[in-house]
Amino acid sequence: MARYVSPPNQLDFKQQVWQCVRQIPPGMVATYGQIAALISAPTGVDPAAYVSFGARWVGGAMKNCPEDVPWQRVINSQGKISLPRGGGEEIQRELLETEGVQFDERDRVDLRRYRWPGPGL
DNA sequence: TCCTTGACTCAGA
DNA sequence: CTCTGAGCCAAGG
Repeated sequence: MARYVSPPNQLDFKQQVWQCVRQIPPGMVATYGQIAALISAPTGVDPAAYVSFGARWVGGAMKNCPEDVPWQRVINSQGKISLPRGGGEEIQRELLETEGVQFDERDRVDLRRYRWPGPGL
């Protein structure tokens, strides 16, 4: 816990992330950058800097996300799972497959098709 | 207080 | 399409 260099809005930021993730329908996936782009930047943070690092903030929020948040539907812009070792990458793949998301032979998801909000929206 | 790492992304080869 | 390197802000030791 560092000093309160940042306002408690940061917590609110996380909640926004979770809420956005909750809006993702089953069988679809979203990227960290997408989530970061959909929500606003916390107070005292440069928009440009937020755009550059927002994705990572989303990742940090996911790390502390409640169980009611389908973090499994959140992946990187490459359409792949970037969970840390032993984090549960297998679990995520299983959950996504259960929802109807198909994986490539390289453990990749076809964002062109499962990306949310999809091109059809 | 300084240094390292991180559930990322973009650009170049 | 895949691999490598650099950049960004914040938290922890």
